[in-house]
Amino acid sequence: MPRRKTTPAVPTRDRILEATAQLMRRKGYTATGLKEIVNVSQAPFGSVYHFFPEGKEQLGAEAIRVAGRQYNALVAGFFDGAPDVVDAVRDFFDTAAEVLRQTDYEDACPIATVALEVASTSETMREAAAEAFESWITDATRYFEASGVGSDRARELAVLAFMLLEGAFLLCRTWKSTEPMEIAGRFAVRAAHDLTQPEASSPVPQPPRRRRAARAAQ
Amino acid sequence: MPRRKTTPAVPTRDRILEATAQLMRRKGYTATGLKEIVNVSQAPFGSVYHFFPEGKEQLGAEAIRVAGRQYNALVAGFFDGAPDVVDAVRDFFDTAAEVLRQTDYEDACPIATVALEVASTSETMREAAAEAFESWITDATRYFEASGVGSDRARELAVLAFMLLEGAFLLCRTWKSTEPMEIAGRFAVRAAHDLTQPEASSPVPQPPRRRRAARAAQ
DNA sequence: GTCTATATCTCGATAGAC
DNA sequence: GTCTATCGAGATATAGAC
Repeated sequence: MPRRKTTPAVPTRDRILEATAQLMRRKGYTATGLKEIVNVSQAPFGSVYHFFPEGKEQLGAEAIRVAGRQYNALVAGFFDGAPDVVDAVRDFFDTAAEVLRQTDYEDACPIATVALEVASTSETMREAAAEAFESWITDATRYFEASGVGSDRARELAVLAFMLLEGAFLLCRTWKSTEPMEIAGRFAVRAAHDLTQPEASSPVPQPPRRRRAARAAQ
Repeated sequence: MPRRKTTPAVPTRDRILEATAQLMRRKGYTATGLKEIVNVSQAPFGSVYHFFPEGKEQLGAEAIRVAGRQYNALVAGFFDGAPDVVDAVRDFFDTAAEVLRQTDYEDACPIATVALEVASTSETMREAAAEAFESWITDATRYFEASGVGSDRARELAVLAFMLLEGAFLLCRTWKSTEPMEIAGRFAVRAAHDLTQPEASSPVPQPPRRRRAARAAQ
């Protein structure tokens, strides 16, 4: 029985953005070609310039914003409803390590590679990355504040966790090892612990906790 | 008076490598063209393939090794002869922030951008980056060990400092602000202090120390 | 809005005179 | 070893039928 070509569930524009974000995550901005993007997204070439008339740079900036929002949602998934923020932090780093292993060290930060590439060459894209990072850190700051950490220290802790995560992503991908992520996670957990439970007299090492139910991959 | 064309002080091969390393540091691997490299290095185009017969990938890998060795020397400059390692760590992060400001956030890690770009696309270059990072961390580990920190903890501290530095580089370049580097430096100093002077009863915050004489830019 | 064909440019790489 | 000319492939971008 002949089947009519159906309307795709995901609109063309969204498929293009999704493919762009995925490819930029793995290879960066410059190495990601428009031809490859239309191949992966199963979109007609002309649609790229229909939806993004300013070309590759506009598409790249939009893809950064999309990836940024997705990561906001991911972060929220770890913190919302977690027993406490320290558990959420531990869980987040553990899962990041697991995703690295499962994807052969391809899926790390969706923005970092591009951010470094364009920091000195495209103000448009640099600003998109800057806003995405700011949004992640602002969200994390609120979660720490909600646990009773003062505003200034909460933001410092969020920035610290971000830097540890990104530094670990770089070293894990380069070494093809998750050991750096484990070290980063331990320090992030310790810092979060020290700020959220300053009264604890004896910092007894916590046994590893069982993780919550599976969630969307990072 | 007619002047004879003089032999350049720096050999062609070295000029090519230097230009490649500099351009890759600012824009990454893919965005750095061979034409641009020969322009900057004032070298004939054919010399690139004379000295690097396997082409751009070989040149990129060599440039990573060169940049890696330069950074080894830079690290040594901070630790050798420093009053103690905690001062060296503080000094290093302070100087990194200063270099970022002075170069309008162009000169950060000479390898990180390329490492992320090629982690999933060029095993040759990934390995070069992995060895460079390993060398930096091995050196730092030795400095911490020399201050009495046990081997395992010394290496953990070196990895931690590396990740903080790299995470800060990313955020500083993207935000065009050195605030993240200052936060990273404070945590790195605290971690180094806690491990090298565990007996200190009251961790009184140290006043900022005067920096040692100027040294080569990072 | 969708899609194909193609224009134009720049890339990495090569050949060969000197 | 130096340098120029040029190749073929790939890139981004555009034109225009449907």
